[in-house]
Amino acid sequence: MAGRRSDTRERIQQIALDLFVEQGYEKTSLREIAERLEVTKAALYYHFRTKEDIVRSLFEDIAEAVDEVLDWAREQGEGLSRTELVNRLAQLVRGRFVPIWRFVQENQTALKELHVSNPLMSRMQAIFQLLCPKGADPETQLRSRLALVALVMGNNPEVLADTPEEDRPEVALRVALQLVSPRGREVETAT
Amino acid sequence: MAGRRSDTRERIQQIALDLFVEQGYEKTSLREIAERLEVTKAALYYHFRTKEDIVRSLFEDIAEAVDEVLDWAREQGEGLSRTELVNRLAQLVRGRFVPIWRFVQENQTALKELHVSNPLMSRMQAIFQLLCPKGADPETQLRSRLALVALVMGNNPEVLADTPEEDRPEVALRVALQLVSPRGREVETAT
DNA sequence: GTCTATATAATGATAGAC
DNA sequence: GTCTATCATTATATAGAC
Repeated sequence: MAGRRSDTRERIQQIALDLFVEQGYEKTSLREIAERLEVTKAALYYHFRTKEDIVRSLFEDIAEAVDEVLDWAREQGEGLSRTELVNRLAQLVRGRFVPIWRFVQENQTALKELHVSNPLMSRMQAIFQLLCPKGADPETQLRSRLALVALVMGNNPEVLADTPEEDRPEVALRVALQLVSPRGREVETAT
Repeated sequence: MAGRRSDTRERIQQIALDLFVEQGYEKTSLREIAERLEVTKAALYYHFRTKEDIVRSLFEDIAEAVDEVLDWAREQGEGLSRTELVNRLAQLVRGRFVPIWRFVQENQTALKELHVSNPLMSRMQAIFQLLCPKGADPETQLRSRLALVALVMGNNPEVLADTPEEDRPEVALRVALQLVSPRGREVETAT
């Protein structure tokens, strides 16, 4: 550990998230997390005050990344390109954040009961506001929500089973772009 | 209550489902269900051997309805109209089955851990097979999944907040039909 | 069909030693 | 920063009376 600070905290986050995605938030006990980490429960409590706190820390991490997109989008003002916004969201959904989004999408009821005033969800609300033209018709509203779902679902191996993993993000992106674009108009995928 | 035969079993199903949707499957205890029913836990165990059994019974109920659609679709053979299939699915998603679909969609990880060899999910797999032309490209596959999501999400009051409840199903149906139809072609909504 | 009472196990969380 | 030991609470589930 020369110069290296303890990385236990990050390891807890990572393993907890893995288990949450695998078997759900409620079903995953601190004992399980501790076992897989090969420490005791008490050690967890040194790093996180409660189980909810682990989730909160996970959200803070990603909320920061969402903020960057939000800041960019607000700078654009009225000239905001929704296509470009979706492109940026697609990048947000890829990479190291993949499991968090699956966690959110597949544990909705469990999460809604967390006492946390969820810092991620309020930001996603803001994203939807930007994605939907003001006073958009309900169809457009629904399509915007689905665009986000498409991005996340595209990373789920069970959904695009016979598509090589490296191709999935682009498939998801194309479908998402179709959903936010007026029908009939073609869209371009920027990479 | 006068002259009424015991409908306790159905009341358990209904209340359990309400709670599952409200706060998630794992978080909902038999004690809570019993309390809201104003009976004791032991009474529940007379009707259902385990907590999982309640879920199983919920699924059997709806699986029957899915089977009717599957039977119809298979009768159509190669001439199956995917538009009409979506129309029938839309009706399946409406009415008394609304909460079950929300339950499934918002408790995915919790459900996947149930020891039940889920009779609903295998049927939904079959639906997807019918919805997707054989060997469909991944985009089409994803869009088919999203069509189902659209139907369910349309019933979620939080998604289409400012749309009157009676209009939501039709909005969802239109979006779902767009998703299964080749781009650019207009679709008709049969009611 | 519903009750009281209880068995048994697991959970989130804490105290305090090292 | 991690440990042992323990607490209070809750959970699913059962036995047996009425």
